[in-house]
Amino acid sequence: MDLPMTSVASNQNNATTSYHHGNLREALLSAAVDSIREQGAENLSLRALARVVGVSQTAPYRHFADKNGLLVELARQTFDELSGITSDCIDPSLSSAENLLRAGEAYLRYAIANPEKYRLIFGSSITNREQYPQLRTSAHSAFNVLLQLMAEGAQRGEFLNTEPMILANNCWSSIHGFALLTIDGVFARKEQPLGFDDMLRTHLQLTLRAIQYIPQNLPGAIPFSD
Amino acid sequence: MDLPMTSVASNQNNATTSYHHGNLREALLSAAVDSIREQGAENLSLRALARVVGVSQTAPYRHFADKNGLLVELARQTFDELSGITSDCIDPSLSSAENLLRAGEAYLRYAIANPEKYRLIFGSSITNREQYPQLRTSAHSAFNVLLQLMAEGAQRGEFLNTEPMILANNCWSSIHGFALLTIDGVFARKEQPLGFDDMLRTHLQLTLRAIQYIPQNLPGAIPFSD
DNA sequence: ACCGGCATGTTTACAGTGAAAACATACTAT
DNA sequence: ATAGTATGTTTTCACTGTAAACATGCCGGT
Repeated sequence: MDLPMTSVASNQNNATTSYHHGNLREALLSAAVDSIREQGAENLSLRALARVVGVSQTAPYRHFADKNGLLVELARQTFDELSGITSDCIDPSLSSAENLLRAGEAYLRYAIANPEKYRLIFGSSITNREQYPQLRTSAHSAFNVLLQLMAEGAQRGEFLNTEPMILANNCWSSIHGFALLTIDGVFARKEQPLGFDDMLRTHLQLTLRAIQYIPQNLPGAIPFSD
Repeated sequence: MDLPMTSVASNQNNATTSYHHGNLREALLSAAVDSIREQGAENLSLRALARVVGVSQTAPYRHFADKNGLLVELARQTFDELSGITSDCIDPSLSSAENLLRAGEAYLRYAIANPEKYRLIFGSSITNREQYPQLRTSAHSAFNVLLQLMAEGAQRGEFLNTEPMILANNCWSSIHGFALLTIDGVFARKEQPLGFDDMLRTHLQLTLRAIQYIPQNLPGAIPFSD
């Protein structure tokens, strides 16, 4: 689980130490994931990666234009993982509100379990994002899961009857902010009245509440109304 | 505006180039603000700062234990600026809801006008935060502005009758997330139905809506109800 | 079966960085 | 006046990203 064996044969399969690694690109990416998990993307060193993988210090440049290129590839993978995790939560037979809570929780748990990967996909460790259309595509399809959910909820009358983009921006801000404040340990530095799981679910409830359509004279639909 | 003259005499006052700079600490901080504004905190170089200020490359170490120490000082200043800006918005004669919208807008506008400073105070450019109690104090008092507002609003019956900390966590997440997504250019990369100012205010309205107590049978209190 | 080209690795080199250590200077308090 | 200390400088080390030139060996066409 911690050390995913690369599928293709590595250089240790044959007795003769082969000049060619055979799987360097994947090995570097895997080592990079470990490295940023432990020290963050800011401290990633291509030379250190090369050392770990057992290759000369400039070998990585045969597979990535530069350090930024490697980070972009990691970010792309991370966006795709987020897309998968959240869209797996969505069940059309459930209410949109329920789907939002489920997907939101999955998103937050992923972010918190992979703080450095989450930080990587936003923020400024990666530069010149506009030069990597694949990255934009992956990011876009992750956001689309949310956008679609908003459109559906608005159409069903569960959410406010507004542009789905507006609802999505709001939800995403709220969840993203919560993820980062958690990751950055800001909440942990204050005395919290709730345990973390309750805090997380309460936050999602409030996030939902911001965009939920409230039928008049139906107080039961309002959480926390007293 | 861009080049704040340091108040104490600089070395160019006397004809003789003085060995001692006289105001190096402040000059370094000022140069550092310019530097991170242009290139971000990740690319800050103490040596480059020293060059700009006209001093040897290790002179900064007489005033800051290391690069992290300088960043901590910048972060502390930034937290204090945020405290000032937001608490200036709060007028006890207004409703808590109104105060939240005002302070929230000021907070967001500051963050967006000073993206690199805002990024600095969160995130991982600064390491070993726990070793700097002053930083924690400044961060704490910035958060307290919000916390107090929540307590007041809850007491007045404007906000949900819950722990102020829970309300504050939610509001802060929402506003923080919006600030970062804006700064990181994520919103800008999508087609937005609203101009930025409207988008900002709409987001704050929804953020308020998440925690606002809604008196039953009073539909006018619900924004966006259709 | 050869062999030439190309993908993949290596060696070497350069310029930049944070930071420690030893040294120089000049302000300030006695 | 002078000693002590705060402030600056020089030198040095280990590290980084990455460019350039070179080596190796796999793979496909003859």
